[in-house]
Amino acid sequence: MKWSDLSDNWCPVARTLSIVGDRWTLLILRDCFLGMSRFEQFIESSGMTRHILADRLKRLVESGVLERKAYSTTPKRYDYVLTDKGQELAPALLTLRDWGKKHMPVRRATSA
Amino acid sequence: MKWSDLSDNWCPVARTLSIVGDRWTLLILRDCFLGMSRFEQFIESSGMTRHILADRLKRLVESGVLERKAYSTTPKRYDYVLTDKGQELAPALLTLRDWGKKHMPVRRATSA
DNA sequence: CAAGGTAAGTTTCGTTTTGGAACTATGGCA
DNA sequence: TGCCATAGTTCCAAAACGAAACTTACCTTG
Repeated sequence: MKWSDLSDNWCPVARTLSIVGDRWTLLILRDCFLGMSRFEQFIESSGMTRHILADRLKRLVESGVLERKAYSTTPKRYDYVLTDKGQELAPALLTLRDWGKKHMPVRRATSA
Repeated sequence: MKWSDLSDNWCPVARTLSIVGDRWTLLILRDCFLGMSRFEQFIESSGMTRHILADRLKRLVESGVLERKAYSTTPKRYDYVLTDKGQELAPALLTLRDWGKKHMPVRRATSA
């Protein structure tokens, strides 16, 4: 089965995961909730590679979770900001955070 | 950056995602919450391939989210059941479900 | 007892996706 | 003119994945 088929699955969890269920995407959204909006910020914060980030941002814009807004015309530069639809993922991030705090104690510090 | 490094990340969301942040894992857990516990059930329900399921189940057991319990000794057969730690992922699944219900309407039915 | 069925994986192989790093484009600034 | 910043894109090798066949171990049915 192809992962992309999940967007029409009968199960609403599966449909949600067709958008945020891959590696990195929820981490980008976490950064958005922390106030970040730019390509280089996401790169620095998450540690993901540049072309994966470019791909994920494109998908998130296509699915209406993020909006790509120009903040400079010359040169062309864009902010990626949460739409209302994206904002409503906050409860999901919060439950994942709470679970991590409770069940995933840190064993050693990391710089990232 | 390696994805596995996230288990020691400063951010609790990232640490949670180091376990459930890949494709398929949350879908397996959804099935667990629906009462499923066996290999063939997960295969039939999710549509994922057998060796990917085997890999995900092993990881989930290693991380203490599922427990592998023998339900037959001859031949050896196992149930995969949620631990307390796994049970506590319910709120996360519910928020993802709610978001899907609200923001991911079904366009056409699928058999899966 | 041989044939077929069930459950739970494992192996193989060809295709995709990913990580890492370098490269490109556009303009600002010294 | 040369260097810096932002936001990507391209290239290649490595890892992950999908599909399907194969394996192991037992059970049932003829």
